[in-house]
Amino acid sequence: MAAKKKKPGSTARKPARAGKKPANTAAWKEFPRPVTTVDLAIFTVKEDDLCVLLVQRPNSPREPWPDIQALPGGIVDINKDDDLIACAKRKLREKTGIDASYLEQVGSWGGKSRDPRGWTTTHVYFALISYVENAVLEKGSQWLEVGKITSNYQLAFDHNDLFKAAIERLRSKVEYTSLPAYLLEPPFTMPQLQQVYEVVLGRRLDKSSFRTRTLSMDFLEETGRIKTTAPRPAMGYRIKKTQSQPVNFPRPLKGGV
Amino acid sequence: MAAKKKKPGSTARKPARAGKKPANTAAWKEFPRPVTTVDLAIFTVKEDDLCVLLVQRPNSPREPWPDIQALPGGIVDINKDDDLIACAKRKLREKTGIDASYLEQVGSWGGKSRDPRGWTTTHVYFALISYVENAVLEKGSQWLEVGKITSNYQLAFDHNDLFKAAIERLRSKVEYTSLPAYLLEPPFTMPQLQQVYEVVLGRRLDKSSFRTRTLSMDFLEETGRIKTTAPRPAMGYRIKKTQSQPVNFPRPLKGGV
DNA sequence: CTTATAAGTTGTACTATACAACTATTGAAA
DNA sequence: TTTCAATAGTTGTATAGTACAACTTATAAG
Repeated sequence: MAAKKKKPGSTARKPARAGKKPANTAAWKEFPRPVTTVDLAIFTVKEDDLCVLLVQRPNSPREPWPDIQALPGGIVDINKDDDLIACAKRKLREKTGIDASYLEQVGSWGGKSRDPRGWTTTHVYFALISYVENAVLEKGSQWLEVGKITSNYQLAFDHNDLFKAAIERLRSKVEYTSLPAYLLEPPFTMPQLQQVYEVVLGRRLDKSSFRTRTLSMDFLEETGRIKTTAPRPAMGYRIKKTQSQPVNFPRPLKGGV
Repeated sequence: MAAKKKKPGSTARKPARAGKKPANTAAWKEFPRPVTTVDLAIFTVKEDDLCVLLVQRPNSPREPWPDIQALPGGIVDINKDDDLIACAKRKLREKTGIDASYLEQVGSWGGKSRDPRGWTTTHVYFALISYVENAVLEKGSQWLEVGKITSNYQLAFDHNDLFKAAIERLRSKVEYTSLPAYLLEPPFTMPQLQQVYEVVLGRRLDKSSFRTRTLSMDFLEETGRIKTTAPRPAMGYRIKKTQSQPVNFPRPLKGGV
C-alpha cells in the first residue's frame, strides 16, 4: 500500500464519509453481528517431535468441512466467559483436561468467506503444555507432528493459515526467548532444555554457546545434580520463582553445530 | 499458570465436559453474539514528534465515556467489510482520508467489562502514515504526541491498554526492522531516516552504525543526490520496488550516541 | 582398571555493532 | 576568493556475543 498522494500545492483533503452515520447508541443495535469464536494451537513435545493438537470435524453432510481435521476451538459463550483469554482457557481444559504453562494470543481472523454459514471472527491463541502419556484427550482429537502439516495437508476452514501463524510465532519466540523452558517439568538439565530448543527449531545447536547464553540470562536456578539416562549426572535447573514470563535474549540464536 | 500435576503413577485424565454440547450447527444459532469492532492506532511523525490520532467521544449522557478521547474505530459492518483488514482500511479512510503505507494487526481484546453496554470484542490495528500538513481530519479528531499519553491520561474504555500494546509493538519493530522507512515519502536521505528512528525510539543513534546496518540490509536503492536544508546535499534513497514488506535486522539496535 | 558416553569447560575466531575521530561538500559571510 | 559553519559521509579501533572445535570430567559397564 502506498500513501495516497495529491498534486503538489494541494492544500487539504476531505475525509471520505459514507453517508451520515447513525448515532453510536443506535448503531449498537443496528448492525448484524458476526459469530465470535476462539481457536487454539496447542503444542507439546512428544517423543522428540513438536506436535499440535487437532480435532476431527463432525461427519455430517449438514456441517461444513465434515470429518476434516481442525484446530480445537469454538464459539465464545458470553455467559460463561468473562473475556477472550478465559474462553481460551476453558476450551483448552475441555480439549486436554489440563492447564497450559504458557498461553499467548497469536492474532485474530475475520471475514465473510471463512465459513460458508456466514461472517465469522476467531481469536487464535497458542498454548504450550508438557506432554503427558496416556492423557485422555477429547474424542476424535490427536497429536500430530507439525512437520506433517504442509500446504498439502488440508485443515478445515482457514486453519492452515491460523496454524502457520501460530507455528511461526512459536519458532520466532524460541529464537530469542526462554519460552521452551515452559515446556519442561522442573528440574530439567541443560541438555534436556537444549533438546527442546532443537526440536522446536528443527536444527542442532552448539552446546557451549547454548549454555553460556542461557545461563547469562539469569532466569534459571540450580536444584542440585540429578541422574538422567546419561553416564554423568547433570545439574538440574528450574525457572526462578521471580520469573513468571519468558525473557528476551539480546539476539536470536543463529548458528547450528 | 503451572501445568497441572498428577501424582506419579497416575495413568489417565478425563477432560472436563461442560454437559453434552449441542451440535455445532444448532450452537451456531443459539449463542448470543458479542459486538465486533475494529480500533486503530494511527501513527505519524509530526514536527519531530511521534503522534497518534485520537477522536472525541460524543458528548451525550446516554453514551459511555462521553466527551473522552478514544482511539478511532467502530463496529464491523458485515455488509460493507469483506474481512477485518478491509474494515480497518475503511475506518482509516473515514478518519484521515488517506491510505496507510503500513497496516498491521496488533491483537484482539474481548470481554464483558470493556463496555457498559455489553460483551464486546475489538480487533486492533496499527497504521503508519506520512504526515500531511492541513489534511482534514474527521471532526473532533486530533494528533497527540504519544509522550503525553501516560497512565494519568485517561482514554475511553480500555483504550489505554490498546494504545500501550500498539506503541510497544511499533517500538519493538523499529528496533529490529526497516519499518520506519514506510513513514517517509521517497526519496529520503539517511539522516532523515535516522531521525525517524530516533523520534520513534526516543533516543539518539550513532550515524556510522546506523548507515552500515541499514545499507547492509539491501532494501534501499539510491535515487541520486538531493538538496535538503543541510549545506551538503545528501544521497536520496527509496525502498526497492521488490521490497513490499519490512526486513528484519540480525539484532536490535542497542546503543545510543 | 579400562573404556564408552554424555556433561561440562576452555580457547580462538569472527561478526556486527559502539564509539570516536576524521574527511568531504556545500552556502554564506567576510 | 578565501574562510567558516554545518551537515554528509568515512575510517579505524574496541567490544560483546556468540560459533566452532578441542579439551577435561564424572559416571556405569565390563
